[in-house]
Amino acid sequence: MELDDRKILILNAIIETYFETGEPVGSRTISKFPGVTFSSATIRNEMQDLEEMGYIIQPHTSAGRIPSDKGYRFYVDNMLEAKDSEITDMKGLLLEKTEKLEAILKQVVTLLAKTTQYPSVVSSPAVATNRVKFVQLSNVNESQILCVVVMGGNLVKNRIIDVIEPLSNENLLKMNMLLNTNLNGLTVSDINLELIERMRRSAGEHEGIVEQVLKTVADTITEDEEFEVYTSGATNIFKYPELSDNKESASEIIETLSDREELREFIKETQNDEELKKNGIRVMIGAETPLETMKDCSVVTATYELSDGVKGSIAIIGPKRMDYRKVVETMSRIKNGLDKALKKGSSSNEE
Amino acid sequence: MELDDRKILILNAIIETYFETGEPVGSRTISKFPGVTFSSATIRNEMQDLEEMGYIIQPHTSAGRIPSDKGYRFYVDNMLEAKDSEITDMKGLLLEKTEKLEAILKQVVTLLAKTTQYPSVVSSPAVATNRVKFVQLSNVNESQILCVVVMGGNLVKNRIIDVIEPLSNENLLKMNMLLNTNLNGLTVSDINLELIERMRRSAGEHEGIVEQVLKTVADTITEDEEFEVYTSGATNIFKYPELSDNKESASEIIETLSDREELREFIKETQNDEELKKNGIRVMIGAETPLETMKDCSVVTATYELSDGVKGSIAIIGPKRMDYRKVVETMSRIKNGLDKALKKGSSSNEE
DNA sequence: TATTAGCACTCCAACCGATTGAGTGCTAAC
DNA sequence: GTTAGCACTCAATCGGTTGGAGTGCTAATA
Repeated sequence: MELDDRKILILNAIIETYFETGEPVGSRTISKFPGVTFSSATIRNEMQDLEEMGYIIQPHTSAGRIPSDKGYRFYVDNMLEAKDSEITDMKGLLLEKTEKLEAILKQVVTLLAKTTQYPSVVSSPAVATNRVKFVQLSNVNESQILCVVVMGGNLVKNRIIDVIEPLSNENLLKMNMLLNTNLNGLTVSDINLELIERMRRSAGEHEGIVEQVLKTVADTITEDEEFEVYTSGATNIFKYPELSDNKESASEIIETLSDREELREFIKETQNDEELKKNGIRVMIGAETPLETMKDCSVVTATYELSDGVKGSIAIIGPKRMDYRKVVETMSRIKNGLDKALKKGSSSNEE
Repeated sequence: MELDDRKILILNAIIETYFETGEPVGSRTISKFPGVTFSSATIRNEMQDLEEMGYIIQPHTSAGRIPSDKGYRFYVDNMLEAKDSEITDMKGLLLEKTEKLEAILKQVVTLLAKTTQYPSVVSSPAVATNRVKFVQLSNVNESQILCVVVMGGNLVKNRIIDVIEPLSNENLLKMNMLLNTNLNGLTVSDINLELIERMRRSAGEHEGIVEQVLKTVADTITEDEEFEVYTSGATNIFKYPELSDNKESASEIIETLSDREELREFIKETQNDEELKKNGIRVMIGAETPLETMKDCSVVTATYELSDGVKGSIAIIGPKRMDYRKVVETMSRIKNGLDKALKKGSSSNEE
């Protein structure tokens, strides 16, 4: 059987009504829809077909119908096609370029949650492919050396090294030369034990302390290559009874939303999606979601780009009857806004 | 009327039973308590007295009794007196001294939430009174200068300054001298416009760029003097029906627990408490709590100390029928553990 | 005088059955 | 092919009933 125009009309009517009410939709309700000229009986027949085809579900014998995952998928795909071009610029978001990336992202995630009324997640860009730009050691006092590393995108990392014997200023200068010559332009993944051993050998003298410092520098650079995750509006799920009536699942969702580790996993997983790469935006419905916790939710993700192709993510979690149109629109705006803001004014200090 | 021994026994029995069940407690239940030799009728009479005195409440005519805020207060005060001395050391918490303060605190807050099964909050120490230890500017490239500031407690702040004209190495050296001579040992609140103006004048030449750099340095030091707040286990409130049955209030509590700004306010407010200063631990019940959201909760707070008297907070939020004994014990342990860990090994890098 | 047993009373919570109403599927007529 | 009409289903709701937990009071007891 094929989806003719009438079936599509009815399916859309069911889905949209269900978005508003969250209740199963009956044939009589549909028959009152603008554009519907045929009777409820006809609709009932069509509904039987639609159910057989898997687009809608009847929760129990004498109830109305609700959309199945397949139904949502159909709706979203159609919508994406229609809307794709209309994506406009994010006007409302005031990005002061001098601000830290962290502050911007916090602002963005709050804005997103407020606008859409769904829980929102934003990640800072992953920096595994980031390159070392500048390294510097300085003596803070006799027993402490400060190590600062500037990475691409002006990400600054630092650490204080406690040393037993002080390092003379000449030796400090030498070390700085050595470090910058050897490490400049390398990525996090380029830095390994062999390289450190080589540097240690070429430093020659004052063995013990050099080794300690070198190790710490390497450690500083490689540490924390994980991106940060920001969330906002987790409690918005209480607005949707189908997600929050059951305490168990409500608590699980909120738990997931406040578990940074889990969210990081989640973002990593979604970032490698081929559809996401194509469109820049991806909608996942129910079981398509990578997390078990979210099997009753839909997730919309997008990526934004930092200057050097390093990507960060934006995501929204909501009920399956999410206002996909609005969400996709809002996300597109924010994505574009972020793309622009970050590609231009990259003079900001991250972390 | 006075609280004689028997009344105290009954009151404690009611409170402890209510802790377990969360249901109003009747006279018959109490009569089966170990140590209770008198009948339920006698207990009923005593309960009438206790109610008159304001220690317990009857939710409706034919129900058992639940403790009032005054009842909890009595219980907690008695308990604190008895327990105060037994405070032991935190053994379970493995603090590797080299770890960052941030990591430690995250570990602590998780541990606290897991052990107590209540939502937990931990704040990093406030640094408003912190002193500048070391300042350094370095040329990253022609258009960027890196500014790093080390504060007391080895807190490192940094920023990248975009400049139009490059700063020569000699001038950079001069600036570094100037900065360290003038700023060393000052607190965040000591740094004001007048001081900057003075420094600018004593720098003399290359006006424009000096002013920009000086301002940014001052900005870097004074920024972000706010402490950070970590939370864990917010969803534990779902374990206590009296807090989570009402969606409205459940959502409000979780909202509060994920609103950093609000938590900061909350911590600031509680840190100045005179009882807290005396005992190092404070229990707030119901209306005693500073936040409206938590009027149905109890809050236990403690402070831990960094080397220089700078204080951070630990807090637990739970139902009024909280296991105060266990919570106070756990908090004491963790407080002590933190005090020790941070006073000794302050070689860690914060932020 | 303090304690206790006993009893009448209250009130909530749970249960039950009847009712309602939304919605269906089917059939026969258009 | 469409529709009107009807019998049927089922969840939700409502009011009445019941049971039990718990009280307060009183009268008897130590």
